[in-house]
Amino acid sequence: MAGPAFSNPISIKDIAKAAGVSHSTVSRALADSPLVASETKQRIQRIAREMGYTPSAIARGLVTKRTATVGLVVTTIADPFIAEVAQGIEETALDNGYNVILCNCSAEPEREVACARALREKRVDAIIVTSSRVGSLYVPLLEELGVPIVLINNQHEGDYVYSVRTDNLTGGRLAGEYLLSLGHRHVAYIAGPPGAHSSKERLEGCRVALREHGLDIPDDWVAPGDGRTGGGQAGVDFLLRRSPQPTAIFCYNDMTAIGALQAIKRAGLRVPDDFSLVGYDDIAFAAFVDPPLTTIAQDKYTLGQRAMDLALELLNGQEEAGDIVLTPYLVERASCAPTSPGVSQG
Amino acid sequence: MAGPAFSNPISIKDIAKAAGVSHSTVSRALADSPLVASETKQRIQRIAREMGYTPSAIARGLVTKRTATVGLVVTTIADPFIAEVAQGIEETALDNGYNVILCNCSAEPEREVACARALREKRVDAIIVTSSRVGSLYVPLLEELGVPIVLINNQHEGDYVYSVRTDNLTGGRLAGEYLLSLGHRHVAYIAGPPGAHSSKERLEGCRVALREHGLDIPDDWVAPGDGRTGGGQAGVDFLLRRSPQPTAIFCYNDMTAIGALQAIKRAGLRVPDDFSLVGYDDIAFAAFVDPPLTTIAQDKYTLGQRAMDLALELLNGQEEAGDIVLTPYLVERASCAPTSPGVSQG
DNA sequence: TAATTTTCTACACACGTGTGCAAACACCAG
DNA sequence: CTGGTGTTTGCACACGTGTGTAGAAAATTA
Repeated sequence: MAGPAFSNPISIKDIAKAAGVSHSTVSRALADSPLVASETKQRIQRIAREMGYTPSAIARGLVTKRTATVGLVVTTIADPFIAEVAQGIEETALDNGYNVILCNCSAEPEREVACARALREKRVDAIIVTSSRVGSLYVPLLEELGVPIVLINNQHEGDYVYSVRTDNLTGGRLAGEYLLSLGHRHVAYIAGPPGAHSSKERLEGCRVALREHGLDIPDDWVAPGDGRTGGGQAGVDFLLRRSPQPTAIFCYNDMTAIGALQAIKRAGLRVPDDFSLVGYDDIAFAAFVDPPLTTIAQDKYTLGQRAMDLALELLNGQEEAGDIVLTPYLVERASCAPTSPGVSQG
Repeated sequence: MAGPAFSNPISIKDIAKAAGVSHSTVSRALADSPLVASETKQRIQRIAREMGYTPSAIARGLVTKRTATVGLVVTTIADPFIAEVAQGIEETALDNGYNVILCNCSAEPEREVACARALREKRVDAIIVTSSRVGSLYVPLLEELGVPIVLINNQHEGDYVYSVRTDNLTGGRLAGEYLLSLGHRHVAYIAGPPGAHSSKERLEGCRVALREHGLDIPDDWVAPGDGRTGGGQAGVDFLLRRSPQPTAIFCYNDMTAIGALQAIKRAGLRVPDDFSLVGYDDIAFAAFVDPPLTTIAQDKYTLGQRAMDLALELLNGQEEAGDIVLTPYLVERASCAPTSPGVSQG
């Protein structure tokens, strides 16, 4: 019937009345100010505890102009890569007394605008954007807010914009060198979402490694993709229609590789016997597909952690490091095999 | 060097000065109040737009006592099940002008307390808790806040507590009936985290189905687990030491099933030839393991959506539905097979 | 004891927004 | 021209917290 009686939370005025002092004395006592006699301080703190006082962050934020809140903009939290990054951000934030407002922008323009406006209204202290999409329109929108923005795995020129990323060129190179070491000379690539800079960089890194051995990835072995399993499946279909066919496929990310893996099996072929497969990201599930996926790992938790650290530094006025670059590394599992015994690499 | 000059956002007072009216008129004009002449209203709205005005949600929250923010408490956002639920919550929240503060409690008591305090201080309008753990201490803590609490997949008696869940008994029953229909008479169970009510219910549902056919799951075929892949692996090791051995294994969730699948393969056995495997949840990756996992699906996005809807209803004073129950359903893939041709089910 | 310093507390205002109430204004009928 | 009605606007206060400053009380010194 009638809802529960939601009583108003008690304020410092209530405490002041109970203690027989003014609210400003209570405010100072709770902030442990030296301007309050220590016995008065202790008495007030005791009363506050007894009354179950919880300070109002919104009232405090109104005067301090700090909300101890950061906004996290993602395309979707259901992406396991992003989720791990988000965890790094959230835990680091909490350790430093900050909270995270999650904004799922779904890469839809209207929703991006709604997110941007919400974060502006909430007066977040900083914004962290994790997005596979590039050129989204919310970055300029958010820059108007005049608040530091940290981008993860994305490069964008702008005044308030800082970034944390892993070196895609090195990542692609690692994949290429590994496949070369197994004797592969025919390497294909399944790309990420169209326009994604990271996808181009990973491809380029791989090509650099191949070129050092006089090889390359021809353009018709670069399959379009979308960074998801569907893209991997379509990518394999694309590559199976090519002739000659590659012996190894480097995928934009693990989701793509998992889709590719499935498509290869459906075609009656096997990994790593018919195709060697290299993923990217090292999401948790990469170890649980069959065969377990060899992949270029990004330190996802650290990515989030460093982004939050950078945001905190910016908030404290220190702005030494503007562009943090982490190094990816190879995680060898079972989705790659040597081409055939005795093949030279030279 | 010197950081960018972060200018203060403009307020209605600034607009008032520019328009030559009082700030209260501006406030009313922007709220489209009938108390303001329409031409004045339009002029003020135009000036506000030109000056790039963004209202301060914290100042508004101070007076309205509404923050348009809900707290989401999870054990970890890196769990794909929880991530999908979170997406349902977040998108529904945004559609209704609400934002979500994410709290990763990691099931650690200190962090739970930190989360609870942060949400209280931030004066969230409601709290949604998604937690596989039961009996966590933050629920009573948060109830002190005097704010509606919605629990997902968890039952808890309390004044302000409402819940949205899927019917675990039916889910377990579906798994049992399906395995029976394939001729299985020897069914084992790998449990979730110790103490998880949902795990007991799923087991009980399965047992109910079996008992209708004069069968049961003996206690020594109930392997302890943890709701993660490690638990599934340990569960299989546990079951392989039993004699006689089951022909089918029902798992607390998909993560457990995926771990179980891996352990079965490592033992040189095959799914579904040697063991039929049924998971629970239908996370996205269930379709991508080999063989694709037959599982009892929960509508994760809907779970989050309904939880947010319920929270909104409670905030609007309507509190009709207190306990929303969704019905799970079977998703048949390839991890189950008939025991042997001609085996009767009776 | 009086003057001076030190210690402590209360008053007042600020932050940005919302709102009850009164005042000012315009309009119309008597 | 006056009184009444309706429309529009401004004043003042509120929300909960933080802080500069003045002033009272206590402690110290002359």
